[in-house]
Amino acid sequence: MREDDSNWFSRWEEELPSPEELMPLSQTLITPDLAMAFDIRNPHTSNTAQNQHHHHHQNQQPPQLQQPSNPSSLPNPQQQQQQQQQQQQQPTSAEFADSGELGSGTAGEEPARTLKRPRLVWTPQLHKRFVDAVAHLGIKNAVPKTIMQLMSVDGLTRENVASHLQKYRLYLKRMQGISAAGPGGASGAVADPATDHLFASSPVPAHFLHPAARPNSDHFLPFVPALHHHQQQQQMAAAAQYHRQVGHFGSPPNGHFENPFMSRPNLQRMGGGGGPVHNNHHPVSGYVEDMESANAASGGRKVLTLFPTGDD
DNA sequence: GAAACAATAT
DNA sequence: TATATTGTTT
Repeated sequence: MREDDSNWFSRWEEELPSPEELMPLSQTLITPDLAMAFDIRNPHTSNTAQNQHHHHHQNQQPPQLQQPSNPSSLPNPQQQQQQQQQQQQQPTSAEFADSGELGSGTAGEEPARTLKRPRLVWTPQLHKRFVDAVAHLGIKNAVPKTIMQLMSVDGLTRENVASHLQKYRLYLKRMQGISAAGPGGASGAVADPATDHLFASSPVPAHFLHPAARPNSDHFLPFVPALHHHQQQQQMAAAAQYHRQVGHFGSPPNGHFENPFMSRPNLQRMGGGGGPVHNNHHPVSGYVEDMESANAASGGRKVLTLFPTGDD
C-alpha cells in the first residue's frame, strides 16, 4: 500500500477538487459595514433561519451575516447549491460583526481599497487545520501560500498564514529544545501554557520535531475533507466573535494558484477587489471559540473569527 | 515581480 | 499577547 514518495503527488493531484467544486459556495466575508459601503444587500435576506439560538453571553451578538451577495459579482452558479444548503456546506466561513460603531461614520463611502480586515483569531480548530496542512505538505513544502491553499478556509490570506507560521516555527524550535533536554529538563525551557496555549491545543506531528527525520510518509493524501456525518451541524450559527472594530476589509492579495505540484489551476480568484473567495469543502460545525485570548489581547478591537471546518 | 522569511509594529 | 505590517532576501 505504500507507494513511493514520488507518487503521492500524482495521487494527490487526482484527489484535488475540481474547479467547480471549489467555486461553489461562497461565503463571504463582508462585514455589515462593508456591505453597507457597497450598498449590497441580500436578495433574500437570508439568514434568519439559521441561527437557532446561540446563547452567548456578553455582548452583542449581531445576527447578521450569512450569505451576502458578492459585490464583485462572483460568477456564482453556486446559488443553486445554496438552496439546499442544509446539510453540507459548511464552509468555513468567516464572519464578523461590527460592534456597531463604524469608524466615524461614514459608512457611506469608504474606499474599499483601504478597508482593512479585522484581526483574524486563530481558534484551535483553525490551528488544527493549519497543522494538518503543514503535516501533509511536509515541512519543506509548507510555505504560506501552499498551506493557505490546502487549508481552504475562506478569507484566510497568505499573510495570515505567514504570520502564524512564523510563530509556529518558533514554537517548534522551542519544543525541540525542550524535548532534547528532556522533560523535566533543567534547561529551563518549558512550554508555557500561557503562551503556547493555542499551539498546545494541537499535537505536533513527530516529524516536526525531527529536522532530518522523515519528510514525508506514505499516506500523503491531502487531508481532503472527509465529510463525516452530516448530522445537523447546520452551519455555524454565526459564532463569530469580535470586539470593537477597527477594521474594514479590503482586497486580499490572493490571486492565483501556482503550485509546483498542482497543475490544475482551480483556484478561484476573487473578483478583483473584493471578493475573497473560498474554496472549501468541509463540514463545519458551528462552534464558538474561546476567544479568551482574543478578548484579552484585543482589548477592545474587533476581531474576526474564521470558521474552519469542524473537523476536530 | 511574487513569495518566503525575518524583524518590527500595533 | 497575538496578529499585522514592513523590510529584506530569494
